[in-house]
Amino acid sequence: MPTPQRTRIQTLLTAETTDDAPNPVTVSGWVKTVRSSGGVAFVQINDGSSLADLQIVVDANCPDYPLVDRLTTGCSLTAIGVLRESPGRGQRYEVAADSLTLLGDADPEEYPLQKKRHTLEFLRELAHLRPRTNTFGAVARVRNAMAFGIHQFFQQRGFLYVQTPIITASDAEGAGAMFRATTLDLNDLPTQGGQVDNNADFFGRPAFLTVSGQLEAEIFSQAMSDVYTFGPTFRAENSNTSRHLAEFWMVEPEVAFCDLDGLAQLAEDFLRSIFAHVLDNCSEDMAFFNRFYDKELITTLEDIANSDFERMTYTEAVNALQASGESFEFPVQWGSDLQSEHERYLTERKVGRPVIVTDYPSAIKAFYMRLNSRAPGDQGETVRAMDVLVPRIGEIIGGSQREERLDVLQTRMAEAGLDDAPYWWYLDLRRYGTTPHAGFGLGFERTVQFATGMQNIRDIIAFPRTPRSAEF
RNA sequence: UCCCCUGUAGCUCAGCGGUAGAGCGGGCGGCUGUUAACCGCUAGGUCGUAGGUUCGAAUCCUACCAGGGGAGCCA
Repeated sequence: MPTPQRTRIQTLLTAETTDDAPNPVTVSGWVKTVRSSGGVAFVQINDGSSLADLQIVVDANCPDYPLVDRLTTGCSLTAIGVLRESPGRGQRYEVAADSLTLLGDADPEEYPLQKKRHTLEFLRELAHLRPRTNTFGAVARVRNAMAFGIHQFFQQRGFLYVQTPIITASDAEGAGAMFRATTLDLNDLPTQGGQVDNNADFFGRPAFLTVSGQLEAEIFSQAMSDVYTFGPTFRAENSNTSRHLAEFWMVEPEVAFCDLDGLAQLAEDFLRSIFAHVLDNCSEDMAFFNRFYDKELITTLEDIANSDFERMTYTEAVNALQASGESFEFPVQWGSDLQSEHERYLTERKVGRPVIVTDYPSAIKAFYMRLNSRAPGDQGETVRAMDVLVPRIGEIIGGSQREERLDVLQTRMAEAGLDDAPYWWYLDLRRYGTTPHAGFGLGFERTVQFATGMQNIRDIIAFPRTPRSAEF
């Protein structure tokens, strides 16, 4: 006789009536906690399908009742029984067990997860077990929903999902230090004239892990019009903060026939859409985060989903900061980049919701950003760049309208000290049928971090990679 | 990479120059419906590592390692 198919706990807990469940019903999961009181035991199990556990009631009439003594936090089991209204408080339904099968035990003297709160720092050392906790289960479900919501947003707007390469030979994309990808024996490097012979490496040249799919996404935008990427990105920066990872996921739309205003509107629609999506689809998990991590979380996200973002130019931002009367650690002056404290003042104190800052000085931005025509009275050259700033996290999106004019782009590259030869294909896009186009990069983990109220980005990705840390 | 804080029982922490503690978790026992269950008993620690100061160091000093917060870099 085949094993009866199990019913997911989430399905049972959201059933209209007990009649909607199979009778008998089979449930499986991992034990969260066991309580026993004389002749009856209560076993709470979770299978990851919902935040809430299912209570299995095992009384002395059940032939497997003696098994209860061996049930401890962490062990896995299957129960077959009847779904019924629970007379106890704390849950609507429970399953009265007719049979119980212990699938795998978990020695309580060794199993590190206890039926009590653990610190996030401790759980970070147990990345293989932490998905079994309420918090990390909720993060996993919200992260999943947001990834789906992102695809849904772009697909509904006709964007093409493109997969850009992880390995790249461009070593100067301008977005930070890169990891080297090589098959050379580092203990015995082939040399040529006293230098490492890169010709002997796998690709016959130095290769790296990508820091952005932007340049390749631009190629497809110049054929398919509206495209986006969603994939892993690698930065070898020695960043030790609650907002940085060496390996993270980035969403990068690239839109042809679009200027910065269109891009800013896209970014705003996009963020509002995915926050609305997570509120609509993860209400149980979001209530959990709201209760235990950030009491204002749901209100904040609802506000964002329902109100326009503030827009200001860099010059306006500088003026506002200088007029704020705040004493900043770093002085605010036109031409220097906005510091974290400045960004946080703008989004948290001055505006109180997301802010899109545009038109930064060209000197502090990348070569590929479109140069503005300089008007009389301007304090310097600016480019059509934008950053979307949100409370608590700071920069969540960075983007720009791209420089589509070949001569201007070449001048900018020369000014940046870049050899344009390796970029021949990028320049070809400006030679043949160039278009005004724009794109941005969204840090996926930062977005999930913001949506959940979690303080540390290392708790947003399942297996965080940070300096000196790559366990699991 | 820089600045600050913290490493004591499985976990969370107290102790801050004079024989190492609590709560939770674990073990054993009790309790016929529990909800971080409850009640009783009990085991459990080279006080991050290595030096130094001292009659004596978990406690003071130095270095290193690890974790956290902030900054820079950015998403």
